[in-house]
Amino acid sequence: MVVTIGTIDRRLRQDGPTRGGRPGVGQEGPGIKMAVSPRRQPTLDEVAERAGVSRSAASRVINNAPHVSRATRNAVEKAIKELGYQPNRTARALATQQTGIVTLVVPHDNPELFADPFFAQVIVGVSAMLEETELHLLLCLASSHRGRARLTNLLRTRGVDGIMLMALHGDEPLTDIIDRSGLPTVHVGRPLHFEPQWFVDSDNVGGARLATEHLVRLGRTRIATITGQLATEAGKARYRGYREAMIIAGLAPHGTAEGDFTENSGAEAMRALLDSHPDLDAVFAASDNLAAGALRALAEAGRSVPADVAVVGFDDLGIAERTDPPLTTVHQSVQDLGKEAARMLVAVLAGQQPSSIILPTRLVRRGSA
Amino acid sequence: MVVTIGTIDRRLRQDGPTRGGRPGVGQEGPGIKMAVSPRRQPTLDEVAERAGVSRSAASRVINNAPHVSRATRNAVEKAIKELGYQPNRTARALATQQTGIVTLVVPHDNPELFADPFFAQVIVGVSAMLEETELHLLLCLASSHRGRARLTNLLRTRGVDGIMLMALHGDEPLTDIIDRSGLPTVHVGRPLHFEPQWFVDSDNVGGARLATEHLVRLGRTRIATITGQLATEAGKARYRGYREAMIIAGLAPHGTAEGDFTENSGAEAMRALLDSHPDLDAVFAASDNLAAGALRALAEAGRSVPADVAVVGFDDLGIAERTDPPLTTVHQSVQDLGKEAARMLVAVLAGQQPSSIILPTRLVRRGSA
DNA sequence: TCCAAAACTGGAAGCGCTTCCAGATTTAGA
DNA sequence: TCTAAATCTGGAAGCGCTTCCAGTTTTGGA
Repeated sequence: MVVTIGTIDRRLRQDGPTRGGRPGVGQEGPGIKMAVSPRRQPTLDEVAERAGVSRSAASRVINNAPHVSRATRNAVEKAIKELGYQPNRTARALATQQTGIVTLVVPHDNPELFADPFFAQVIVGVSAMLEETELHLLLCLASSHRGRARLTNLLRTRGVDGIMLMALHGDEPLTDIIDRSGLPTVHVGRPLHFEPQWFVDSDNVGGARLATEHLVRLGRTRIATITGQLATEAGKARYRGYREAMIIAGLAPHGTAEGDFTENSGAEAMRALLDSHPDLDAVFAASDNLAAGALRALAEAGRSVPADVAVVGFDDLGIAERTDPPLTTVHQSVQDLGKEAARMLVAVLAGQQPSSIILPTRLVRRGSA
Repeated sequence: MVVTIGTIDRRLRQDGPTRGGRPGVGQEGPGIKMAVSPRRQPTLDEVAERAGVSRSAASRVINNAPHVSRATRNAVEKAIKELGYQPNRTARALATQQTGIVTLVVPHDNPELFADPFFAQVIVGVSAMLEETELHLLLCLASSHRGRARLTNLLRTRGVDGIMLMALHGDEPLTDIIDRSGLPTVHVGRPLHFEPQWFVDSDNVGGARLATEHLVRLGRTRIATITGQLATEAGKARYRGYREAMIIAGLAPHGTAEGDFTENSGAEAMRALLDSHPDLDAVFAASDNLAAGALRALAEAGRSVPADVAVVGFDDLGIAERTDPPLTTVHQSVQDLGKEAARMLVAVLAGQQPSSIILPTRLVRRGSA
C-alpha cells in the first residue's frame, strides 16, 4: 500500500507501554522486537568449538595476535570460513573500549547552510579517507539545543572514538562540550579564538593575497573588498590577506564592506561599495557567493566586468564557473581538507602526534579578472 | 606544498609496538592506549551502590521500567545526578542488541556526484527527523569495492539497526548485500526493478505531467523532452509523465533525447533536438541541470527563451533560480524525502508497519516558461 | 485481623568479545 | 639426553548494561 503524505499516521511512541525499540528512549513493558528478525550470526564460541580450540585461541587468530600455532590458525580460519563468521562489532567495542566510529560534527543554526557544497566536499574527502580504514563516519548536524544535547550524550556515552569539528562561528558552545569529552578532536578550519592542537585549514591569508596581487598585477589601483563575516576565522584571514597584499603593493584599501558569505549579502555589499567608492576598479570578494552577488549588483549598476571592474572570488566550488562572466577565483581543495582531517584523526587515534596542516590555495583565472 | 605548523608538544606515552588503535586491524603487543585518556565515566554499579540499591533496580529506573518504588527511583535519580552518570552506549547496545544507529547509504561511482545538492538536502531532512529521536546517523558513501565490503561488514556485524538506501542506478549490487543483512531498509527513491516494501519517493510522474501540462497550457504544441537516464526510476517516471500528458493533450511527442541529469548532457541533448526537430517550441527537461544545459544550447543557437522555446525543468534545488532566464520548474521537497524516510525507518524499528509514501510535487513558475 | 494478590527487590545469567595468567607443550642449547 | 627458554593454550575475569526469576514486602479487601 502506498499512501501520499498526510494520511500516514505519524505517531511514533504513543501512550501506553510501547517499548519504542530504542535503548534509552525509556519506556516500560515487554518490547516489540524488531519487525525483521535477522538470522543469528555465529559467535566466536561456535567458531572455537568447531575448530576444536578455546575461545581465546580463536580470538587471537582473528586479531592476528601472536602465540598462535600454525595448526590452530588454520583450524580457526577454516571454521570462520565455513560458518561465515564476523565478529560482533558491539561486543568488540565493549571489550576494547573503542567503537570504530568517528564523527563529523557540523554545527549550524540553519539547515540550509549545510546545503552549501562546501560540506558535501568535506564529507566526500573524509569519507574517501576513512574508506581506507576500518572506521565509520557518524554525521552529526547539531543545531538546536536538542541537537547539542544529543551530541553531548553521544560523546559522554563514548559513542565515538574521535571527532572532526567544523568550527564555523566564533563562539561555538560545542567546543566546550567537545573539550569536556576529552575525545581526540581535529578541527576542519580553525576556530576564531584559539588555535587547536590539531587542525587542517586552507591557506586563507595566502589565497586572499594571491587574489589581490592578481588584481594589482592587472594594473588596478582602486581595489575594494567584500569580506565574509569577520566573526569567522576564514572571514578574518581573507580580509587580512587582502590588506597585506595592498600594503605590499603600496596601495590603500579602497572600500570595505562586510557580507556573510551569501550571494545576497554580496550584492548588497557591492551596492554599498559602489555608493561609497564609485570609482573603484576592482573588488576582491571573500567567497564565490559574495562575488556572484557582486557581479549581479555590478551588472545592475551598468558596470562591465572585467572592463570597468575586475572581480576575484574565493572557493571555486562550482558556482564560479557558472557566473557571467565566469569568475576568476582562488581555488581551495575542500575535499583535501576533509581527507587530511580524517587522516589526522586516524593518526591521533593510533597514538601518533601529527602536525596540523595548512593546505595551499591557487588562483584560477577565468573571465572576471 | 603543504605547510606544517609548528610542533605541538603534548605528552604522549610512547614505546612499544603501536596498537593501531582500531579493533580488528590486528596488531600484537601491549598497545598504547588512546592519546587522550578520557576520565572514566561512572558505571551503573556505582550509581546503584551510591543509591543503596541493586544494579537491576538502578537499571529499571534508568529505563523507566515498572516495578520501581518512589523511594528507589528518587535515590537512584539523585545518585545519577550527583555522579553525572550516563549509561554506556556500547554496553547497552550489547545487552539490547540495538545500536541506536541507522545508516544512510549512498552508492556512487563518482564522488563528485555526491556534491549534488540533492544529497545534502536528503541529509538535512534525515538529520532533522532523527534529531527528535535517540538515533544517530551513520553516513555510508559506498563506491569502490572496498566501500561495499565495508558496508557488508557493517551490516553483518550488526553495526546499525536500520538502513536508508538511496537507490540510484538500476542494478545496484548493494541491494543484494542489504537484503541479505535482513536489516529494516527504507528506500529513498524507488529502485528501478522492483518496488520495495518501504520507500519514500517524489511524485515524478505527476511532476512531469505538471510540467508538460503547463507547456500545453501555454499553447505550445511541439514539445520535446530531455530525459534523465532511463535506467533510473526517476528518469523513467519523468519520461512517462511527459508522455502521459502529451497523450492526454492529444499531442505527439516532438523529439526525445536522453541525458544523464548533468548540465553538459543537457546541452548536448538540446543540440541534438534542435537538429532533429528545429521547429520545436518547448522542451521539458527531466532535471534542472539538464534544463540549464538546454538553456545554454538554446542561447548558443540563438533561440530566445521563453519566446521561441519554453523550457521547464525539474527539481528546484537552487540552480533553477540562477539560470538565465530563471527556470520554471517542478519543485520536489527533497528535505521532506529525507525526513519521511527517517520517520518511516523509525516506525519500522518500533515494530510498526508504515505505508510507503509518495510526496507531491508542484510547479514553480519563473521566467523560462 | 488475616491472607491472597500486587508490587517491589536483588541475585544471577546473559550479550559476544578481549586479554591476563598460569600451566602445558615445544624448541633449542649444552 | 636434560633443562631453561620460548611458545602455545584454555580458563576465567572482565567490559557495562539488561532482564529473567524467585523471593520479599506492601497493599487492600474481607
